[in-house]
Amino acid sequence: MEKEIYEMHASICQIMANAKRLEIISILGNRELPVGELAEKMEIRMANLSQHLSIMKAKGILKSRREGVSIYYRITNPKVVQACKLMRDVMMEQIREKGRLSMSG
Amino acid sequence: MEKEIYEMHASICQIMANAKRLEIISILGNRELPVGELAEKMEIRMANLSQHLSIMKAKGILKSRREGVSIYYRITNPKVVQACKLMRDVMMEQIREKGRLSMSG
DNA sequence: GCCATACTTTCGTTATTTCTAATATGCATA
DNA sequence: TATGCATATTAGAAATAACGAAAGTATGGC
Repeated sequence: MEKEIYEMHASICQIMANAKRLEIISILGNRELPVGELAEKMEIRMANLSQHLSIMKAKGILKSRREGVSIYYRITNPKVVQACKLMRDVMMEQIREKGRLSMSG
Repeated sequence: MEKEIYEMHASICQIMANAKRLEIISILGNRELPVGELAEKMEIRMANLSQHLSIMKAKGILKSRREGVSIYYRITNPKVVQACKLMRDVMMEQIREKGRLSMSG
């Protein structure tokens, strides 16, 4: 029971464990974009992008909407963006801390 | 450059992509515990726990302190705990949403 | 120095993830 | 219904992660 929760939790967090998916989250922010535009901004193969989008959609992180021939994606829950930002803060603080240490050492 | 940042970001977030590591973060919270106590609470083999702790320490998520024969671990930056909580919220909201949908359908 | 305790490291195996290339689908228009 | 564009899916190869078992290291007490 307890363990299952952690498994589900990890399964969602896995979204954040890939650079391209973080880039998708960062680019989307609170707007929606069609796949082609995302692919262009990211300089990534469409098939690969499509795979990531499908994973993220399957986990409920993204939602999509068709408009004619193109499909628009957006982030379902803004808390995901917040979580990513927090982790980026952690990373940035680490970088700063390392810089400070190498200055003094 | 841009891409490298995303890679580093992903590398840190990877910590959250595993159930046992989330459990470690959740159990530690803002206190420190020796490895043995963690292993006991988690019902996990010590070697395996040690492997996870070492990964987390290498990424700067945990710090350790030796006191005699035992080694105490603690979370370096409370923002990591916050990020995990946010993602758990996301998960919980999904569960609630799914329940609501299956009620009405 | 020797032993027990607490923890870590290494190694080999298995499982998972990520990517590319190729093929398939869905919609719009002629 | 044939064609073209936007996107999705599948298959298979390569890279990475997770685990258990066994051996290794550090500390404290005798």
